Amino acid sequence: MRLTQHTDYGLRLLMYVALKNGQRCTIREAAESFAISRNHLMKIANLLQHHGVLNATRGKGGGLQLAKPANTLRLGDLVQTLEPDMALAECLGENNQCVVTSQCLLIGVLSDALHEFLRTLNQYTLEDICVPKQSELRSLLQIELVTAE
Amino acid sequence: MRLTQHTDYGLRLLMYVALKNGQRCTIREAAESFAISRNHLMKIANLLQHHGVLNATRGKGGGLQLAKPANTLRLGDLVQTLEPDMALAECLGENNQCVVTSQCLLIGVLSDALHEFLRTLNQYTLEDICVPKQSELRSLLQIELVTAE
DNA sequence: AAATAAGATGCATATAATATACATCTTATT
DNA sequence: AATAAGATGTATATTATATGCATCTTATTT
Repeated sequence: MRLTQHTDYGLRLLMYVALKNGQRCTIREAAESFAISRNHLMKIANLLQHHGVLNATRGKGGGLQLAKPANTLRLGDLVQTLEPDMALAECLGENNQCVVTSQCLLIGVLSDALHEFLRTLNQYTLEDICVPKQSELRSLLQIELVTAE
Repeated sequence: MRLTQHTDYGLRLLMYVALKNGQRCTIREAAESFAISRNHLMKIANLLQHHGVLNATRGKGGGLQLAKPANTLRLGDLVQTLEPDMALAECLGENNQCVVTSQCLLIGVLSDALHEFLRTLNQYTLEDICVPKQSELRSLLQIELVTAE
């Protein structure tokens, strides 16, 4: 049972953007900081854009920003947005062929567990996983905030 | 986020064996009832054998039985036994390369959610998902118990 | 002993999901 | 016009998973 790297990278990107404290950041710079594929991050950024989590602006001086305050972005919701398929087993997805489906009690149990998983994640926001360690994280990611003059 | 079919099939096999009420069953018959790959089920049965969940006996008249009472087999434990990899993300597995690991607060959050997932599953046993609907399930699986004379 | 019926095991292959790369396009700024 | 950013579609690579095949071992029955 794994989340896709897609989801993992998506969360990292959001942490990166959040740590920029409202200053725009480019996908390239985030990809380089995490040493991960820029092309891959591009599609993730795009998906998050379409889901209203990120604002992306093209062109020179463009880049990414959070579309909402970090303390309103709940991790369970973000995982659901990023993850392409949350059907834990055949019986919870499409094209279910299992012969016992109509009477199966496992289905409810799995739904229940998945629900608890997401509920637990939703107890945390993007802010919760960034702010308490923001200076340490910025240092690891080599993020330097431009101070206003 | 999906469990492997391996895990799914493993749980189905255990339900099948449990519904046989202590009577031996062959892997072939379970595979045919669920219309799934016999070879695949073979390996799953073998794994469950090695983990002390199933008893398997070879030779004519052989087959599978539960190694423990169904009400002692908790679903969370079974999923952990069957699933090859429970590392939700790179940071929770081996070969983690993520640069923020040392300070990352997401790791704890993910562990927490995984823990709640398994805790929820462990509130149910194999008995819980078989007994309440046993006659309906036997009928769907074409299991006919041999009555003692 | 031979035949048969079961599981055990190792290897090979197929499939599908995921990740990555590449090329080109669009948008915005300078 | 040049440049710097994201957007998008297609192709390819990689990996995990599932499946199939062949052979071996064990146990029972005849």
